Amino acid sequence: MAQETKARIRKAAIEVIAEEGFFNTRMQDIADRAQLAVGTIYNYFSSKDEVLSYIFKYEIQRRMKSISELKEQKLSTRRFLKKFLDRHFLTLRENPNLGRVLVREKEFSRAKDNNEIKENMNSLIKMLEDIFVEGINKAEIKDINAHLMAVYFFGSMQGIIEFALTEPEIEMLVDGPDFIIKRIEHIFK
Amino acid sequence: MAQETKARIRKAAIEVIAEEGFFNTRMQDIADRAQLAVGTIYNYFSSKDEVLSYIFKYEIQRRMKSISELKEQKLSTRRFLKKFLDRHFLTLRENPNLGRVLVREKEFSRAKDNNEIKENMNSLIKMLEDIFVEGINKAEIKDINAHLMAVYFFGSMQGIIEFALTEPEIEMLVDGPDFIIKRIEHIFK
Amino acid sequence: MAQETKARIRKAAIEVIAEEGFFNTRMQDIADRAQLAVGTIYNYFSSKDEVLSYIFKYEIQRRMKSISELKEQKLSTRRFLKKFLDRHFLTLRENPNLGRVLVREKEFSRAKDNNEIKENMNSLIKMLEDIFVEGINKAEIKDINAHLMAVYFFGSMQGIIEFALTEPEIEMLVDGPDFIIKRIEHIFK
Amino acid sequence: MAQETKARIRKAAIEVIAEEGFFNTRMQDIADRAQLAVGTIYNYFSSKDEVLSYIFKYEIQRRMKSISELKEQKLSTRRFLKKFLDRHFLTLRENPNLGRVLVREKEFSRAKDNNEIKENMNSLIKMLEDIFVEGINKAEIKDINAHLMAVYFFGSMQGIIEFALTEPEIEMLVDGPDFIIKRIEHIFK
DNA sequence: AATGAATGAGGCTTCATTCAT
DNA sequence: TATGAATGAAGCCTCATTCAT
Repeated sequence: MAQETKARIRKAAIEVIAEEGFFNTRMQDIADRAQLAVGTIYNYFSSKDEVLSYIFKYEIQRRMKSISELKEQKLSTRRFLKKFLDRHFLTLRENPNLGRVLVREKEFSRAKDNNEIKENMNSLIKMLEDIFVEGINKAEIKDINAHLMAVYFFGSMQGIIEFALTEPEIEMLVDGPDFIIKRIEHIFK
Repeated sequence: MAQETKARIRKAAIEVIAEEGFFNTRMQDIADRAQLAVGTIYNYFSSKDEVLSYIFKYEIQRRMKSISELKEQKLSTRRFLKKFLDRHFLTLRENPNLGRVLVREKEFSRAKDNNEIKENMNSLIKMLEDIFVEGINKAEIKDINAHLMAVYFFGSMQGIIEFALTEPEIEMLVDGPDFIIKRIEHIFK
Repeated sequence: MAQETKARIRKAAIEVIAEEGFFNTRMQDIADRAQLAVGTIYNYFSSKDEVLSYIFKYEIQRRMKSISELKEQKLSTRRFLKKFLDRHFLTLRENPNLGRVLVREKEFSRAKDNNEIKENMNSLIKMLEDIFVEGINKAEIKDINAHLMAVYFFGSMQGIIEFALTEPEIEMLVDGPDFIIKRIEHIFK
Repeated sequence: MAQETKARIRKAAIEVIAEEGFFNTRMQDIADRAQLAVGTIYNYFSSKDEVLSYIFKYEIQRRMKSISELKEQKLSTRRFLKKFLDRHFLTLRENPNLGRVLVREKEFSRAKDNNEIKENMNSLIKMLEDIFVEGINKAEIKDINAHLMAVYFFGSMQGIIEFALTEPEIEMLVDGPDFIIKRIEHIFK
């Protein structure tokens, strides 16, 4: 039924966009991959842009939920960050195509009124900033610029992911979390 | 003369692409900004893709040259990295549009045979890796995974730049170099 | 039962087509207005064109029947024309949407094999021509070109209707019949 | 040069639209008739709708100019109307396709924000109304409802034209002006 | 008899590229 | 060398129609 088809389109789109890039992907390509007619996609999405937006919204919301659960576990800042990285990198290892789309296509159609994706990314960074602020307040980490730290953390994470997803380096995703945590070890008191 | 016109096109392209994104930029837009006719662009570039490639090639080569000069100064690894960051961040502060293009459009037309840009980016990372290897050999820094470190360093740098170039946070580029160096302080012996 | 549904579709179609025009009306719009599923329409009509054809056929036949009744009353030509105008203009005042469809959509799909509507319109003009011929024969009106007169009469009638149905001038339909009759007063002996 | 091409497109569009109707005409058809590429049309018009709008604007402006000239001749109301009809009917006899487009396609895309055509038609009716008002003031014609008279006059004119342009009746355009004038003879004092 | 998700042909429009001036 | 009108392939999207339930 309805939601099945929408999910099928989402998954097909992730695959094709990961392979070809968003701008090089034609609606027909997505339809072919999903084994549907083009018209069917338009029964679920109003435009090509909306397909990509939906992928981001869907995945970021899953991550936000996962983070909320993590927060409820009242972990130390270090363990929280570690678990967050573990989960995120594991998801990407299991679905590298999704990762490719998420890191590569975030800049699409900036010129249009599609700030939704940007906002979703920023909400993730904001969440990281909150974690650092909290860590500082709980005297678990040193008094650093939490905002800059969040951007730095997110950037290094994205950088590794982006590089790792370049096919032959996927194993970098295995070592990533530990490496990152070790790099910021010095901010913990 | 010839080179003047080519440079004018390059600069116009950087401006427009920074504002609209590569895929949303039409050759006509570049021509308008350069106050030239579209046809003229094709006297200097064989295609739209080549305009972007040229921007990357031109800028990366400038950076590589700047790095070569730096290498000849026989600086310590720490001072080398610091100077590299300073120069890079300063350039971007002086020409944020260029930065926007470099960080955002690197993924363009992956599906096509346009690996040139990718190779240029990778040569920068390779260069960083060399620096870390050299630092390890000279016993200036600890024995870490140089490749992963280069990717991490580059990623965090790009992350800050990307975020900083989102208009209202340009000042992040001022604090960036010191922040990054402090973050990796622990790898120095 | 069956005929109820078909009438519901006809009425819904008149409303939507009056508002949006035939070519801007989608089958889905008609279905929505009739509170039915699109598929249901196809149980009663074989195509979108047929829906419009049916509206014309249905209404013109009603008018022809009304005219036949009028003819049986053996009225003078003047009184016949007056009663015909009165009835017609009254119907349109009661259902302006129907009028809008009848005057505006008569030209649709000329290029296709859909002459049915055209024929229906022409049969109305032919009927008017008969009335004028008869009037001449009965020496009630002067010897004019009956065919041209019919076209003229029909055109002026349509013109007023078309203009009147432009929302704010509906009251023109009230004065219309008398005005038209007065205009052709001179043809009566 | 530029204006030549635009005129070529306008003329080709009139022909094809007269034959097929606006909605059944594809941009490709217009391009074929004009012996141009589709893309070329878009160098002169921003959309298909605009092509039709332009035809109306262009022709109505010509008529308005022709009317202004007529007004300067200080003719009696009767002679003015006669000359106006003569000119108009002659133009249509010389270019029946133009007439077909003007009478048939005036209702197109009402649902969109394309009131331009409507306004152009109304300006013609308004002009006629002015003529009648002036005639009343100059005591050349009786005291009738000038607005209704203008609508009536315009409608009957359109009706004859519409019917006449149905191929086999073109000669109706020859008798039209005199017939119409005779019909309204009684309004002159 | 009613439903509405799926279909896919077809139209409008865009825009990189060419080429005659 | 510069120009910009002309080109036409290609993509997005619409919507009448079908058909399994």
